[in-house]
Amino acid sequence: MQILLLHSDFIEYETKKATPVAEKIDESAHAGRLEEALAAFIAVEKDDEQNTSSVIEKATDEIKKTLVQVKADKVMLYPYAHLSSSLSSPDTAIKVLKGIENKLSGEIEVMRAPFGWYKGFTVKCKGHPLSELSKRIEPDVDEGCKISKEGVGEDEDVVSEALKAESVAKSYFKILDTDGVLKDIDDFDLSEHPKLQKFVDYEISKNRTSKIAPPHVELMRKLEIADYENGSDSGNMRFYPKGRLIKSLIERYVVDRSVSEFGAMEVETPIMYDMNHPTLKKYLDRFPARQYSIESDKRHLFLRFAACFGQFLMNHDMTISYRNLPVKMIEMTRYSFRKEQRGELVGLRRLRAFTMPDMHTLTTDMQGATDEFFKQYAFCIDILDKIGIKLDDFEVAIRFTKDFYEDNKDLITKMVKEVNKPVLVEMWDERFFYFVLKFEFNFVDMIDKASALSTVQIDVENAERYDISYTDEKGSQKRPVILHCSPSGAVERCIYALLEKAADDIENKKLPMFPVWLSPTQVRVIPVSEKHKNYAEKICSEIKFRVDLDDREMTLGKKIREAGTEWVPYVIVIGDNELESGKLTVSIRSESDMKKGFKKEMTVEELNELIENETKNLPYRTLPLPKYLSKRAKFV
RNA sequence: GCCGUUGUGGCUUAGCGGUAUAGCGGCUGAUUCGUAAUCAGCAGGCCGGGGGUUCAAAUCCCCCCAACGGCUCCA
Repeated sequence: MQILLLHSDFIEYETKKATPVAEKIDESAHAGRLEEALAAFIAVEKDDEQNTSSVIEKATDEIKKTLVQVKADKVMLYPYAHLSSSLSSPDTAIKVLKGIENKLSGEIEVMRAPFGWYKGFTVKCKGHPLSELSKRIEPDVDEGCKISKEGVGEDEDVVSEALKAESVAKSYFKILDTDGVLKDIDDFDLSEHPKLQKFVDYEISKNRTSKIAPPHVELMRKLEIADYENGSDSGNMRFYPKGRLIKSLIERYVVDRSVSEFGAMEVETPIMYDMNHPTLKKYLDRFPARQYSIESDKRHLFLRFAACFGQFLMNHDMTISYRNLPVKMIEMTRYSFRKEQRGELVGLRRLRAFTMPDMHTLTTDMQGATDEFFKQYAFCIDILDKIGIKLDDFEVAIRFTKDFYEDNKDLITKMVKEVNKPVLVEMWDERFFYFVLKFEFNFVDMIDKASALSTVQIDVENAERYDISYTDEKGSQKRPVILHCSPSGAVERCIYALLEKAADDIENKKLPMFPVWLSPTQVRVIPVSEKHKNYAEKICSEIKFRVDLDDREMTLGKKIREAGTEWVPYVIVIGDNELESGKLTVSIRSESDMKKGFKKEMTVEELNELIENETKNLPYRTLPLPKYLSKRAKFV
């Protein structure tokens, strides 16, 4: 119960109109007035229904107590719904109000304004310190009279058929050794492969206890890459300039290589779709993800969780000849949305809005699809390698249906040979999903959690569903077999992997760093004192990469230290020595250790050439921050 | 989503019923310096948000939000 007590010179009311819940009243109760009275505005609440006598008791006591304090002897009980957003039923409210009225009426003068009527009132509040009080009164609750909350209008989650299927899908886990032999996990010695062991544990044993938070969360903030955004939904991150740069380089890199090496065509498709579109509705049911949904005027829209819809709808309208195959399209989806469960979200590992390259390949038949599948498998390995995630850093999982395996043992064997290390295999008796074969590369992080990066799937359902066809050499319409490929996996997740790797380096007393092409600052120039600044400027202008100048008034030691904490790969100090020699003293991070920096003397040309070699054939963007450190605001 | 833990200036944190601690960062001044933290002063807080209990709440209670861990799941 909410109760507002006003000590008044007078209070008066007059009924205007009955509402449907109005109580029946005598003619005399349509208006009322009390002089020198306590006005008690009361809202009876849902919780009060659990024990009305207790609330009546407590409210009466509270009113009596206040009457004594303000030295008044009259009370106007006034039902006032606006004090609460969780009102009781009208019946309860009337019962409680009458109860209070009865209890008080023996001792003092009480008037009660009728319940359920529109009323006008006038009150003249006295305004002394005790004249305005508001209280919340809660009923005492016995266990016996608590209202059960179970079964009271709970919203049922809309769960896709795929999610349901997944919980019943029966599968077998095996290890495929480098000779292409399937072995039971218990029969395979995993001790030589600790990371695979961890991945297997993660997938099967479900033993996932961890005491610490993943280290990349602190790093992503400290390095001003990304951060949580409280103003949005969980799992929707903000990216600071350095983070945007890294993302943007990886995005460009993956798309450019897919286009130039694979002949993919870059496209752009909408991020939201009509939930009631007949084709999409069926597909939603086959994809194990939860969606964000938006009501917009008449339509019920959902946010895409990949680029499949857009590209398939495009494929549907295309005229495709067998001569065109394989046809490939790629989109860097910024964003793909998946409304993952709250407890599954962590840092950059798992998001609700993420950036993912999504490439689809239409192939003639299963033969064409398997040929292409292997090419994309090898492509994914190389893509991750350049980003800085090496073959040793991830574990391979291959999943297929039993039938597919029987028909394609050679392909599977070739895949293990390619990575030359044992892989985890999952085999289904029946096909539950839209694919017959998929692989993923799983990164195992510092706290032994695995998450998927690159993946390719062979889809045997969606050509039919979206009515995608091509004309074969005899002029008849055929269904292509479709491949889904994310060459790098989510870009945010690549950054997460790089940061977790860096955290691993720190633990092993190695200096952490990004690949040079992804380092926000590639070269930092530090003048020893004011008088070296002009020369430092000149050096800056001759360096062809992302270079900045630490022009702040700080000691040299501190500037060096800060360049280190920002993981700058090349640091140049400019002082009298350099002015005289015309050479540069360059600290090279990749060759330094925690104890001491590795310094090398070289010319500007030599430095340019060095970095040129390290970053050739990789995208380049200019420095995303002011060149002068004195001009830089702090984000974190 | 469910269960548990946590939430104090921009960051890291002390306090855990009675005047909000300190360090870093910021600003001002001094210092012009050779490879991982120069010195001094100043400013900065609705103690995650809302409600309640109390003479008094950062501190106790309830609700909400967020982060972390577990269940679950994936790019």
